[in-house]
Amino acid sequence: MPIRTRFAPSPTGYLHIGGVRTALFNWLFAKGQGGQFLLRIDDTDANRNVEEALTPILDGFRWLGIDWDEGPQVGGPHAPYYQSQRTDIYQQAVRQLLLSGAAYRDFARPEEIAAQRDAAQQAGEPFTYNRQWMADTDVRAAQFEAEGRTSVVRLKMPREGELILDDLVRGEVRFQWAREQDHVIQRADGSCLYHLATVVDDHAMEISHVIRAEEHLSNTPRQIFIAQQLGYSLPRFAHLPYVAEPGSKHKLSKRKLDKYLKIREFAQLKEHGQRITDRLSRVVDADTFNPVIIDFYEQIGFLPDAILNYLLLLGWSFDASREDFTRAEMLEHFTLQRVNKGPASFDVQKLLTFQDRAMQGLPPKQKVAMMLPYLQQAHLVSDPPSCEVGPKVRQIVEAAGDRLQVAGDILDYTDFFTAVDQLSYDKKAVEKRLHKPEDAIALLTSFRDRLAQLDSFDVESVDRCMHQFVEAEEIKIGQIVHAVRVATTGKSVGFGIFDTLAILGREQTLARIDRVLGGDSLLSPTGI
RNA sequence: GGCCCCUUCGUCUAGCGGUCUAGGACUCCGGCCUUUCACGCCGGCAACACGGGUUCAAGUCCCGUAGGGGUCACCA
Repeated sequence: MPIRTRFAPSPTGYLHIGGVRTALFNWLFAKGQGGQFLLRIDDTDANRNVEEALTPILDGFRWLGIDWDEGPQVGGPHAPYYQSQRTDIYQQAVRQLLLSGAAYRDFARPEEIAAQRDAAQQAGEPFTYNRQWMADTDVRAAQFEAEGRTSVVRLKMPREGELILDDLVRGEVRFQWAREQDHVIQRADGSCLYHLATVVDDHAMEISHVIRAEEHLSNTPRQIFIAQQLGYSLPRFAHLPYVAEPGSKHKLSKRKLDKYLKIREFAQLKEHGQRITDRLSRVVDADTFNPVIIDFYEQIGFLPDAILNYLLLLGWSFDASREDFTRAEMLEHFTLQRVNKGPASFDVQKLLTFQDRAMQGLPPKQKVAMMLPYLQQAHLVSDPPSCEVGPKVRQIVEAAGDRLQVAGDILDYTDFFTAVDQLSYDKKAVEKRLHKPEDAIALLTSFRDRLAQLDSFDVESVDRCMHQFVEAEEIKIGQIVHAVRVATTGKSVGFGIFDTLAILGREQTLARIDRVLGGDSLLSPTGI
């Protein structure tokens, strides 16, 4: 029997990390064994803008490279993949359940059920509906209707015996049937509820393994009941531990995005992201531009593989020490047996280290390709870029080394593209490196003359030039490096100084030094 | 509260009865490297929730206790 798994998001408008982790495990499990992974949209709760709310979710999966064999946009033999378009199938299932006596029409008013429930709670007893308004005959139904009542369809759950569930992650889990409620599967208006729909669809779509978050564990008995009563063969179940909030054991929740921003690491990452989108003059949704939402990472230029690798390890492990996995290796090694039982909390810091490693391992050519769009969107580079831009960006990327954590970080180095008179200077840096040292200006002046005589202006030449200068003047290299850096970049931190000058090129380098030597008041009005 | 699940360093985890004076990773703290920043390198702090069993031997098996969490909708 082929392995078929699914992820069934409801259209909420965004895709959060926990959902991605669940989808990833489903995807790995199926695709690693030559099976299929499908996407189904659980929109039984009528939603007007399904498409709009779905876009960020599908885009997120596309970006991550989690592809689906069947589902929205790709279709498949079991279409449609929207529950809102499959209502006829559910109606048929409800009829079958009603006919066999596994379900019944119930005319209780919501407040009547609530009253019984409250009474049981007061008495400290488990609530079991007494089926007082159950219509098991048409005569009864007519009576209730005469009273002006409307009906829903409820499951007629067994009231004795137990269910032994063999969960692929948790092992044997036992439930007493009598504890299960007569859940509603169809509303008064005829629409069907999640539990019914999901069981019917999983069967119709030939899902072999239902891999989902632990919150669904307690829903499983009623779903198994429905499947059994409908004569379906059961899928295997695997309940994953949920992804917990950073620094807490609570489940990561869609409704607490604000709260997560109060965590320091989160705030820092968000700030980092904000800095990038600000430079792009890009307007972001303050509510969902959040490190818990996948879209955040896409916007600022994370590597999908890094995110997947981190998420893989959130609740799963390979052995005592191995943490880095390529996509192919994930597919090869993933098993449900090695999924942990306890919840794992989301740690931004560790995610960042996966990102760092992945970024460091990326060939310069690919980095340039990732970063060019950011420069274009910031209008620093034309689209398409002119021929000298590519090599220049590449020089920057190579000189930056590990400093580029995400693609958007290229915008930290846009000073390489700005005109001489547009460059701004950091006040403290100027004072410390140009004003305070008595010989700074004199050294800068004579070093400038040496630079001007250089035949070629590559890294090696500049390096050699400065070392010769240091030797000739009998100074320490630190006495000239800092002054040159501040004079040419306006800042006290940056790349290696030889890289910096080589990237700027002779013309820019000399022009920038000349501006400083020319007595231009650096600190006003354009200076900072 | 009922039902269900979970419990190894602050965090993610290795450990499937002896090789555990408990290993790795992130964080943190020292140090090295160094023209700044970052990276890198070396070193350090830090955990088997508790109590009973079973066994020659328990982090590893069993039972309790405690703690944490999930779920109890005409949401998904």
